[in-house]
This record gives sequence, structure tokens and C-alpha cells, in this order.
Amino acid sequence: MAKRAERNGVARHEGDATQFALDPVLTAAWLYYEEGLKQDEIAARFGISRATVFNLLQKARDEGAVSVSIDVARIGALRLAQRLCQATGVAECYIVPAIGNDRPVTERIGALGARVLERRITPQSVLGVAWGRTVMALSQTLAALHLPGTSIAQITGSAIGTYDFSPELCTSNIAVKVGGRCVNMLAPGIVSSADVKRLLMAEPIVAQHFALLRGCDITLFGVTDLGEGTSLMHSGFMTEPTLADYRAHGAVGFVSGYFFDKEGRPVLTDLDARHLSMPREDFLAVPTRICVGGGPSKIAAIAAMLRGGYANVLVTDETTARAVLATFDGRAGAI
Amino acid sequence: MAKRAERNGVARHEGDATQFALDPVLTAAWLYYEEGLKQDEIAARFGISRATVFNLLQKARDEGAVSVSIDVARIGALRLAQRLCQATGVAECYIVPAIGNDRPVTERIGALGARVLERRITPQSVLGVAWGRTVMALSQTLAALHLPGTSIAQITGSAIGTYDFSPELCTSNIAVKVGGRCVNMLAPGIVSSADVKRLLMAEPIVAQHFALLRGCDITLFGVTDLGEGTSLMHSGFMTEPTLADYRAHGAVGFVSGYFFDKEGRPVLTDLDARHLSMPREDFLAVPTRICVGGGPSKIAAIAAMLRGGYANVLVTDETTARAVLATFDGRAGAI
DNA sequence: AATGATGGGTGACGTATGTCAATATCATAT
DNA sequence: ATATGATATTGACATACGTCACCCATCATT
Repeated sequence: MAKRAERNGVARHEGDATQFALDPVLTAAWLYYEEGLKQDEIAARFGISRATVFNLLQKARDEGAVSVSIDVARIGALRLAQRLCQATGVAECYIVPAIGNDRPVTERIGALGARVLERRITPQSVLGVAWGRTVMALSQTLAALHLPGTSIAQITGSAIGTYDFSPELCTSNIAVKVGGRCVNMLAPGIVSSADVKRLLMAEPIVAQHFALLRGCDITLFGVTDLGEGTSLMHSGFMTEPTLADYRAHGAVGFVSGYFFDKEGRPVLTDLDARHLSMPREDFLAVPTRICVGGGPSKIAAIAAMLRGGYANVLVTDETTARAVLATFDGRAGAI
Repeated sequence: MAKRAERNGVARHEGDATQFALDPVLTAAWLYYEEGLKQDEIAARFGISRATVFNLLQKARDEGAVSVSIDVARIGALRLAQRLCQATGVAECYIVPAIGNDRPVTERIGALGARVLERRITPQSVLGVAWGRTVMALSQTLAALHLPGTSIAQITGSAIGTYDFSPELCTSNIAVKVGGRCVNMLAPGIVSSADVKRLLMAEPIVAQHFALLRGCDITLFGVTDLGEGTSLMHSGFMTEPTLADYRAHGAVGFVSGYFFDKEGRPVLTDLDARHLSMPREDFLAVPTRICVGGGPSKIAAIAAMLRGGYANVLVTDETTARAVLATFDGRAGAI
């Protein structure tokens, strides 16, 4: 159902000097949420039906004229989150409860990630965005901000073919919500040889892109394991032989272009020389690096990712958080 | 019964509640407001009564863990507000609907003023605060912010005797809500002679205070007319002869220490030489000057205040807004 | 051990809110 | 003008919410 923000019928009667001289949606929202009038009362005073008042309020919520927000700082202050911070050295950690609605856990984590991002992003932010199901979910639940001074830049190149959480989609989705400039990477994610990579990296347009990425103050990325269901394959971004090669070298996870082993150490194969992405040292120099992800299959990958210091802000779910904590501290399961 | 015993038994290990391994208040709030579970569902999943869930949610709201906020920018974008901006030259204008709950209009305006202030104040703000019923109302509805870097400074000195909206009360109330430093003026508002004023102004402590005020980025003040009911008298801040003197010189209103005539021009009497307040030119140099006030008796005072350029942000009510607009533009009443 | 005060938890009830299909109104094309 | 599709409004119904008096553990006092 499409919601359109428009002054409705009443504005047309302005000559009548009816009660709705001010915007009906906002007026209803103000009276209801700020002054505590009942829908009945509002309806009575304006001479309209209560159902209409309800509709006005609905519209106000849809348009974002009123919003309920939960204090994200308190979620970061939860015991489990604090424990995880201490054990892993990550700066901040946000956790969705194990019990919740029946949506996939990635969507639930995405929603919390969106709240975290809304808090962190500034009017001048350069936000580097990777891709993944969770990042995509985040982009969809992000509130409409109005930050025209921001740049939302794609961190990693794309593979051929579209899938429902491609780098371009994630980036542009977020840019739309944030109201910022969308900067896509104008190059393939993986090329045929190291020479081509060098050539491309030297192209002004591409070099400029990586220069922009160096100026990121925030990055946002998912994390994936290298098991059967990994979206690296599902998305067509990589093939089984390539993954097998990384696995053979000890890799257990992947974030934003980098493979790492269970201690978080870089794992490189010849692919890395053909893979266009933000240099690892640039990535690690970004002050706020938000990783969103969770689920049973990702536990080892997340633990390793944290050891590698890729993220300093983690958004995950309770079950995963406990499991990750357990790999750092045997007694942690009891908490 | 057996069920409860078991629950309590389990709960005792870890703080308070195991089903709520995370904080119950926050968890309930998250599930309800963010994930859209019904109170019933939350109750069922945690094995508690729905009434308890309701209580948890209530607590979350009381604690400010969740908050509903209405987009103040849109209130400023209302037609009437825009018209008023254009007609009067004020930069921003916010208007509460004529129809509302049965609280006094000052309280309703105060609530909107609070929302405006919450949006404008920054972590490093120096906020100059005058006094009045509306400013007091504003302070009471202000949300708890956590801005320890702010200073909330009293703009005008105080008279003897306490009343329920004294400068000290307004200032300290706001400082508590904002979480900032409260800086009261350590001098009487009105002294016996110009010499005493000069002497005091030269006192390091007092001079320091006025220096701080020069650094204000925001001021917040009410406006009063000089009629019978004016709080200048009611508060004991001034006496009828003093007011009569100002009236005789053409004064129609007062803000934050300054009298002005109906064109907004300064009106001075010998009192001004004995009145400790922020120098007018310093006041007018503050980038954001928020005036809160409304009601039938204040129409002329507000119009004059705007002509004098004292405020560049006005928060008032619809009825007053229309009346003020009419004094600037005859046709305005029709809008 | 008995007593009283405290406070969170609860069931049951009345009310406010949310839903939906039917109806009225408007904007545009014919 | 009139038809037509789109949108706004409504009454009636179903449900979720908020309130309140009561209950039962807990803890301090006698």
C-alpha cells in the first residue's frame, strides 16, 4: 500500500476557515501523542469520525512525522553485551533478544543495526557499505533521515548478475533512506588477472573511489561463514573451487572482501590479487566499523572476525552472542 | 502454582529472571515497539501475565527507554508558520493547534518549545535562560538529555522572594533535564543605583557570568505584556509605579530584561541603569533566540517583540499566531 | 514465631484502538 | 455534463490495551 504525503481535502477548504487550518495529520499527531487526547476527543472536536482520526495517525506514523524510538544505548549496556565487549575487546555490542517475532534472525538483527547506525551517522559522514542479507535487511528498516551531506559508498565490487542483496542494492537503498549521495563502484569486483586489477586500480575513476573510501568514518558490513549455505556462493559472487581453496588455506569467514582464519589472521589466495576491494589496512583504519550478523552457522566466523579486529561495533542476536562468548571464555555460557 | 515455583527457582541463580536473561524492561520494549509483538505474545513467551508486560512497558516509557517523538521540523513547515515567518522576518516559527487538551495554553506552548529546544541544543551549547511561566512549563516537559558539556546560564537577575517560575528555578530545572552545568547569576536583578550596578558588573564573578552569556549559542525566553495580569508584577519583580513609568514611555512588552514599544524600539527608564541583565547588543548577537509565549493578552507584545528582532525562533499557539499575523498583514486572518 | 508493611504480579473488566467492507467524494478523461 | 477510477471517510465489529483491587511472597519489627 503506497502512502502518499499530501495535504488532504481539508486544505482545499481553506476559505471555509474550518478547524483544519493546520495540517490534519500533524495536528492529530500532536494532539494524540503530545497532548494525550483520545482519538474520540480529537474526532469530536474536529467533527470527523474516529476512524478517520486513526487513519490520520497511521499516516503520521507512516510518514515518519511521529516515531517511537528505543534508547539504543541501553541495549548496548545490557550485561551480556558488556560481557561480550570485555571478552572480545570490541568497543560496543548490541544484541536482539533470542525470543522475538517470527521473522528471520537476519531481519531482526538488521532492525537493531539500523537503530545503531541512525545514532552513529553524522550529517557529514562517509559511510562505506558492503553487502549481505543482513545489511540489506538493515537498509529496509532504516528510518528516513535527511542528511544530504553524507556519502554512501560501496566498499566491495560486484559480481555479475543481480541477487536480492547485491552491493549496489544495499548501497543505494541506504543512500535513499539516509538522503545522502550514493557512490557505487564503477568496476567489477573480481577480474581475470592481477594485471587487470592493477590497471583498473590506476584508473582515475576507480582510484578516486578508493580515495573516498579511505575517508570513511563508518563502515557497515555483514559476515559470512564458508559453509554450504554461504551467500558467497548463493549470490554467485564466488564458486565452490575458489571457496575450497580458501578453506584449504584455513579460512573460516569473510567480511567485506577479506578472508580470515579462526584466529582472525588474513588468508590470501591468488584471488586476492584479482579482487577489487578497499585495502585491508585502510579498512581497519576506519574509526567505526559496524558488523551486523548472527545465526548458528556464523558463530565461528564471528568469533574469528572479532579476533581479527575487523569490527569494533557488533550487532547480533542473543543466541549467537552467547555462543561467541563461550568461544572466548568457557564459563560464559552460564551468563 | 508449580509452574511459578519452578520459575522462581530458576530465576534465582542469575540476578532476577532467566527467561529475561537480558533486561526485562528493555526486552519487552524491544519486542513490543520494534518487533511488533502483542503484549499477549510477549506474556505467553515469557510465561508472565499480560498485565506484567504492560507494567514493564510502562516502566520503559517512564524511564525514557522508549520515547515517541514528533517531527518538529514539520510543525515549522505548516502553512501558518511559514506565513508568519515571511510576514515577520522571524527565521522559524512553531505553532500548537488552537484545539487541544484543557491545560493552560502556556503549558501547551511549553511542550512544543521543549521539542524545539531538544532539537536545537548541541552537546557543547551554552544556553541562556530567562524566566516566565511558559519557560517553566517548557522545563517541566523537557526530555532527559545527556549533555554534560552544556552550560545553562541565567540571563537575568532575580528579585527577592520565590515564586513558582523564578529565574533560578527555570534555569536549574532545565539544567537537570539537559544534564548540563547550571550557572546562576550571583547578583540581584535590580539594585538601588546605577553606581551599584556598575560596581557589581565589575565584580569578577559577575563579569565572568556576563562573559559566559556572551558565548551563548541559544537563548530561551518568554514574553510579557504590561497589562494588569503581567507576571512582572505578579512575581514581585517590579512594582506598579515602575511599570506605569515604562508604559508612559510607550512600552508595550518585555523580554528577558528589555522593554520595547509597539515598533519594537527600546524603551528605557532610569530602572535600566539599575537592572542587571545581558547587554541588549550581546543578546541580539546570539545566533538562536527562542521565544516561547502566547495567549490573547500577549498579542501586541509579541508583534512588537518580533519587530524589535528579539527572537528569531518563535513558539506560540495558533490563535495568537493568527492575531499576530493580522497585525502585520490585514488579509492574513483568512489563512 | 507472629505481625505488619512493602511491592511486584495477577485476573477480570471496561474502554480505546485497529480493521474492514461499504459509501461518499474528488480529478480526470471522454 | 457524465462516466470512471482513485482516494478519503465512515459505521460496526473484533481485539488489544489500560486499570484496579487483590494476592502472595519478602523482609523488618515486635
